[in-house]
Amino acid sequence: MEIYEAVHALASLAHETRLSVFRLLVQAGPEGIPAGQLNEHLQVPAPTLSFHLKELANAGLIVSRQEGRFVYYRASFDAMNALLAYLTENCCQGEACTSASICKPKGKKS
Amino acid sequence: MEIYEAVHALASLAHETRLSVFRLLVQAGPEGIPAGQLNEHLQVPAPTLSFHLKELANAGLIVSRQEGRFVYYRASFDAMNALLAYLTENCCQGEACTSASICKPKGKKS
DNA sequence: TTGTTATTTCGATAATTATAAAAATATGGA
DNA sequence: TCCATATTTTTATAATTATCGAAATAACAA
Repeated sequence: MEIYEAVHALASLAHETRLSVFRLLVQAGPEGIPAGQLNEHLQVPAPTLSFHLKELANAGLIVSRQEGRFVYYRASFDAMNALLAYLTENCCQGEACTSASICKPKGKKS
Repeated sequence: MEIYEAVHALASLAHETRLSVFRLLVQAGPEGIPAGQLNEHLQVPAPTLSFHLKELANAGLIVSRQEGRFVYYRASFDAMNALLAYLTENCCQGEACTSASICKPKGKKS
């Protein structure tokens, strides 16, 4: 992973609304959640949420798919794991450190 | 962990210079590195680096200690692990997910 | 079609964050 | 004490990012 990607990913998470979205999606699993349903959880106007979803998607942390009139968003577990691994890379020169977490959802591909 | 702390921590990492500093410190282990030595690794003026170190320290991700004329900085592994855990909390409703990484340096307390 | 719902884009403004020169502080050595 | 080194604070400016109303697009249903 390049540092630019990591900075991009971190910046996309460094906002209360976006972090909330991401955590909701992490907890929702591979099915994802439609934008409108995310909107119900979060007290922001639709255009603001849309802006933030775009930020997360640009950073690669979430992925969207259209389904009829709904746009489903899901977390990219691959991107998340890559980021966590990058942060802990060569921790303490490898001494006495367990490796980075790996979240492997059972269902569809992450 | 509160969302405000997490956002603060993520924001402090979401910058090329700061992320580089953090990774250097993660790899350096519990001893830490003096500010001047960090400065040699990174192409930024001292005041700029100082500004960024303060940001990381404010967010709790790094800790400083004075030693003579030098100020040593080290990564807070506790803070890092708390952040990683927060990001992966209840991943996929707990199904088929391994837990968050834990970096436990052998030496001094993290 | 026409209407309704879901979501995004545009655009103007507000708020936040970064940069680095200059000055200040702090430590230890001569 | 005086000086050199290490680091931080101050300050002004520049750059980036966030907000949300209004308008636009897209999908489906009647």
